[in-house]
Amino acid sequence: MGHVRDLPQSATDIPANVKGEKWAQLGVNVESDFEPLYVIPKDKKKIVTQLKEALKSADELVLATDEDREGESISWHLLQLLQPKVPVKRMVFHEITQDAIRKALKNCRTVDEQLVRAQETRRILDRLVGYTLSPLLWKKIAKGLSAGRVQSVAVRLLVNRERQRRAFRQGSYWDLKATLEAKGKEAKGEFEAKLTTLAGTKVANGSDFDPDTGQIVAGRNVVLLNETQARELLERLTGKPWTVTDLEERPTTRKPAPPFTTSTLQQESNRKLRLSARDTMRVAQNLYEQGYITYMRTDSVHLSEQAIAAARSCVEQMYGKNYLSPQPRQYSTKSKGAQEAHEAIRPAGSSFRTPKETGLSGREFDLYDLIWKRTVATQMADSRQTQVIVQLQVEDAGFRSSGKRIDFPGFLRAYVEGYDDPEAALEDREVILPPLKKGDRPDCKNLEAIGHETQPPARYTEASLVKTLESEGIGRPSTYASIIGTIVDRGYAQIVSNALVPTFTAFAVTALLEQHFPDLVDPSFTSKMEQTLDDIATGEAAWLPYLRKFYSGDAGLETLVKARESQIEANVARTVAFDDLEAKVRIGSYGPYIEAQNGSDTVTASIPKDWTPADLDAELVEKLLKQKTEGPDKVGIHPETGEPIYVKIGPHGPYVQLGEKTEDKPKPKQASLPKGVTPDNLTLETAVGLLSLPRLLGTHPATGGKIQASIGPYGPYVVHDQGKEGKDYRSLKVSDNVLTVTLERALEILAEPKKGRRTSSKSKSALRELGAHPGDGEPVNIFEGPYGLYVKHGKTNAGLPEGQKVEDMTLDKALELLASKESSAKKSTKRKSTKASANGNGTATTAKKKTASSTRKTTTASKSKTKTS
DNA sequence: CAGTGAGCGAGCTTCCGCTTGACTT
Repeated sequence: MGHVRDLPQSATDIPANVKGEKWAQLGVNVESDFEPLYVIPKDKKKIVTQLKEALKSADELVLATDEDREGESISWHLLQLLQPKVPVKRMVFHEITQDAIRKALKNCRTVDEQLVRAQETRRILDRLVGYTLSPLLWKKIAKGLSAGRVQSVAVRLLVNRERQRRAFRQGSYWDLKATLEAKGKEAKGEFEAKLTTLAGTKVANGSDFDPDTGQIVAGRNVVLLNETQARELLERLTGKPWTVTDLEERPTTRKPAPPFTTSTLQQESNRKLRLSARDTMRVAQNLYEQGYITYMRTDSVHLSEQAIAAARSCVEQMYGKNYLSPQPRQYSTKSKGAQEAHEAIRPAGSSFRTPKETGLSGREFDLYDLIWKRTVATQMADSRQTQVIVQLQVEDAGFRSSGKRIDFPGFLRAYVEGYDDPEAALEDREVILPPLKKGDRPDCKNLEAIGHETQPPARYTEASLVKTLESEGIGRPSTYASIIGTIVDRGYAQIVSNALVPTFTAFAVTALLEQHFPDLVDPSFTSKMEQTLDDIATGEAAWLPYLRKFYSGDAGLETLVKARESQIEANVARTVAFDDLEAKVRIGSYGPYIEAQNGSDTVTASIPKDWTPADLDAELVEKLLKQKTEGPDKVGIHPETGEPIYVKIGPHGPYVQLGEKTEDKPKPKQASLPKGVTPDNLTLETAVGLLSLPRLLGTHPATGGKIQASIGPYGPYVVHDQGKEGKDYRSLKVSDNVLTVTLERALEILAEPKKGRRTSSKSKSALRELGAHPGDGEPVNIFEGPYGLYVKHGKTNAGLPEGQKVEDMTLDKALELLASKESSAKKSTKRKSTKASANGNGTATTAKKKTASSTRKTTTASKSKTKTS
């Protein structure tokens, strides 16, 4: 059940008797030795009552929470709440096996008060940081924003990377690629080689460029080839003899990666299964609850003896003795601040079920498969490979060819770790070179000049952010997924095709924090704090002086925030300047907007809702401002109505408008530009076409219903009007053009099954078909959804009761479930509609239920949803 | 959907880290 007491989360949790106090909002009495105000959160009241009740008939209390700082604290809070009159023991165990628990019961101790103080200090410090900085942001930048020890560093990482990308200047270079053929008796076969040196000097490649200038790093002795030079060289080398000048074989071994922790599981799952950190945890939780895997929130790579034995037996059975590592492999945890309350994440039990044996499907199968493979691989032999490097010479040009031979795959048979960089994945591929030797004269079959451009540093993905945070010791296994949720929720980042893109707000907030609270947003802040907490836990440091110095001292946070509050000008804090833009971006109450001087006038223009700094360049700024000062661009005159057509950029991106807005015509016809059409490449024909949407394509041959094509909030679509049955919508594919799509093609698209928004492609088909519903003959099927198994009939879904197996379901049972659901359908529809209107736009992934239902609309929070869906 | 960027004021927002269950699809 986790923590059963905590500082009050919001104003409603603050007890009446302290509500008037200055420190009430903090929940920490900073005037009286930082005494924390603890309350039992609403959702924990029940468990506390139950525990109190249970204690009445008990003759002993055994506290068996996790053996880490937070776990120790939970035990202490329980003692405070329960006030037991019976003997109390504190027991700890890391494995749920009979042996381990027996042993733990025999070796109980008392609650470690110092460790508890360390946790309390951590808790109070986080509160002080978050609840003093956030209000400053509300006053200076925008309401509803937040800052914290963890999230602000995460946001700053994203912002810094985006700054690097903006500062990045592309460089280009050329080199040559040769396809050679060995012609020796034994050494037959083709291979490739790349130009590396010219007259003994290294030929420049990407790593020789300075990302900030796009030029070769000063002082580097390299030859930079442009296209002409590369082609000239190619001409000169063509037909000349090639010689192998050197050959090197380097044997290497690789060890399997350690078993999964929460962080590495999230990384791999994001890279290989494209699951978000949150989805990964949701699926892992399901696997854990069904007994397939061990606990999924852990920072330890430790495997129990039971696990090692099980993995080794798997290896032996499936791959044979050869593939077993000579000694059992035990990994030691190296990550900063690890507390190792649990084992690594692995298949549960003393013998591992193979993925196939589990009968799992969909994401659950995929994730279990990943965990199973990674665990089994840890007990497999090293992989042995030979790196082959061949140097070749033709005239004054040096070429290199590198190959790789896998002599023994070892653990690679079971598991290859994923990469953030897709090019790096190629490193694991075997590249076989013919058995060349020094002095060989291979034939050149083909010589090619190839142009390259340097790439800006990649944006963070969920995976790489979690990796960085973990390596800095920032955040805990239970929080990695929600950190991402928080920064997306607060409008600090958007997820665009797996990348985390910081928003204008993120830039403004980061700039403020960097300028005025540099220590707090430094990644090392957490590791320094952890050091002190460790000292508090061992008794080498005292908690009160630490908090006093941090908060109340001359250079303390309280003083600092107060001073800054009068110094910081909101207007400045709300402004984001970019080196390459003359105009400034300001964070307004309705979202970011551009502000520029036009003579003595100030011009402002909204930035479309889902745009980030990444989308904004000087040209676009110009366009947005011009629209304001000179009115929108005219595309042309509508051939039928004779009205002008304008192209404008509004809060939802570029669109066309027929005629002007006048008193008589307050709502002129408007239409969004679809993807791929920009104000620049827009033709009058396209504009007229867009304004004529929806377009009637014809009637459905089977039903006679109208079929239309148009563009909606989710892009271009076709719709089949089935009369009473409602309307059947399908999105058009990227290759389809909404203006030219034919009836025939529309019918084709409509014939495809509807893509479930939430179901993955693997689980969209029914797990089992139960037969036709006696009422209307429509099928009743079992599906697997994000909340478990359910039966579906038409639009009605009913969850299967817990423990109900798919194979034991009957049509009758399903009808019963559906009937009870249908009878309550009215009520739930009503509830749904009120909820939808309260929530406005159905905000994206939420970190907390509280924020999910709030009416706050951050300016940019809804984009990720739109883009990903 | 295709705007806005002023000002007032009551009441509120906000942190990190531990966790399951109530809800719906």
